[in-house]
Amino acid sequence: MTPERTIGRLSLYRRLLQQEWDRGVMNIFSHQLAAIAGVTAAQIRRDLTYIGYYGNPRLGYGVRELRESIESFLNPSGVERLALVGVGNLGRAILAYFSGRHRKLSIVAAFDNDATKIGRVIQGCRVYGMDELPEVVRENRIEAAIIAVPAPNAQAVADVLTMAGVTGILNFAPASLRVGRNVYVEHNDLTMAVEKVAYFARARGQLNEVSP
Amino acid sequence: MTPERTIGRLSLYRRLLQQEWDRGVMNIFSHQLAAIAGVTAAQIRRDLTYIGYYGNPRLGYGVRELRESIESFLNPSGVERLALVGVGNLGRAILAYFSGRHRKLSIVAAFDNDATKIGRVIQGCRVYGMDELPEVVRENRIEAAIIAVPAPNAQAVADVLTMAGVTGILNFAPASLRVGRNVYVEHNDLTMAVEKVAYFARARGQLNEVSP
DNA sequence: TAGATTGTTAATCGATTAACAATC
DNA sequence: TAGATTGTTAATCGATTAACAATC
Repeated sequence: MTPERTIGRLSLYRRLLQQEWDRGVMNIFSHQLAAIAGVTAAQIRRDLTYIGYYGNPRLGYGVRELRESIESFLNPSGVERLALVGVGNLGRAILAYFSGRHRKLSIVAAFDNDATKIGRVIQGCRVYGMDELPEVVRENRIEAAIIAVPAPNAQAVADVLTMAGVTGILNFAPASLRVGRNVYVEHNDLTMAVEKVAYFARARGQLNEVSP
Repeated sequence: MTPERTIGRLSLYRRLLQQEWDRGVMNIFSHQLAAIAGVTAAQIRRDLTYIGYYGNPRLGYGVRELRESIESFLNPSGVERLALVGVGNLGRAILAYFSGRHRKLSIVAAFDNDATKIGRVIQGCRVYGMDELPEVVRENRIEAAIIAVPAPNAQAVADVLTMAGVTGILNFAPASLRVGRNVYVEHNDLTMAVEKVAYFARARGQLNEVSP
């Protein structure tokens, strides 16, 4: 029912509303939020009606209440327990990023097949061997996982995760994953993103040359 | 003319075609490529007609020629020279990722405002001070940049980059950027991606409970 | 009330999918 | 030729935008 892109934007709104709240803003109009979010005001209003939140024509939206509504819509259970597979450069950067910063998003277990990493605690997160994955995932009721392993290993990791009951995967490996329909996969391919930016950067650059 | 999503998929096709070529595959049908790319065969054919590449009903597509066509479409000049701003955990992971691996995508300069990092060479890439950015960008004819700085600094960095002539930005900071229309911005927001995956993971999980 | 903002409905836009004729 | 694959055209789908009536 709720469009996929709306979910992503809600996450953005939530963070911006937190910022505004910290600045002492108690009410906000859609066009004000639109200005800092970089989307249209109409789109924000539509996104909010999707999740059943309604504003007031005179006051706009209550910042605190709206933020909480979005939060409970995105994450009703309060805390999301995540797994990370692959503790290389990228994996460690991801661990560092989520360490402490996000109370509601927590990487509770990391996995690697490098014996020198297993058993270590990095950024407050314990590193387990891949053979321990099914047990740890089930014990911690982990629903979603982040894959940050080399491309050739990504599919095997996805298979293990799926077998262990994970229903959501954020894939950083430059590889397409085949999973069942009951598993949601989001690809975050660095090379693809860079090539896209490079392509459009060149296009814009040429545009500027022609019509300066 | 070419849809934005097509550009991203072309990048994927190029990589998969390289893999197939390395395996000795010389010709490939759209449905074969579709199977490993995770998209429909019809979509691949449409994407390829967009860039003016045509296959043969009996032979399919020549793997090598198709890969080269995509490559020259995405990157006619051969090498894309990129800048990286922010040499923290994520920045270093990005440097490590592109170091050596991608001949056609090269981070030729990194920037940071931490005096202890300036002047160092990380993963073969020199770290410059932010004040040197305009000069280095112009000298190296850098068109696109990657922002990996804390959110509060992202807008200022984007402004400096834009002033220096950069027309494409890949933004990893959890912040919306305001730039002119002549600059293309791609957001890669880790928190947003994780929340999205968490949301759909939960939705799929519940779906499975209802109809197992 | 007057007026800016709200939610809703209709129109538009873009991309994908389906159906089909063309090709080697 | 026969047949699978191709490129193209028409229909569908989803999301966004524009227009409008409702609200405080």
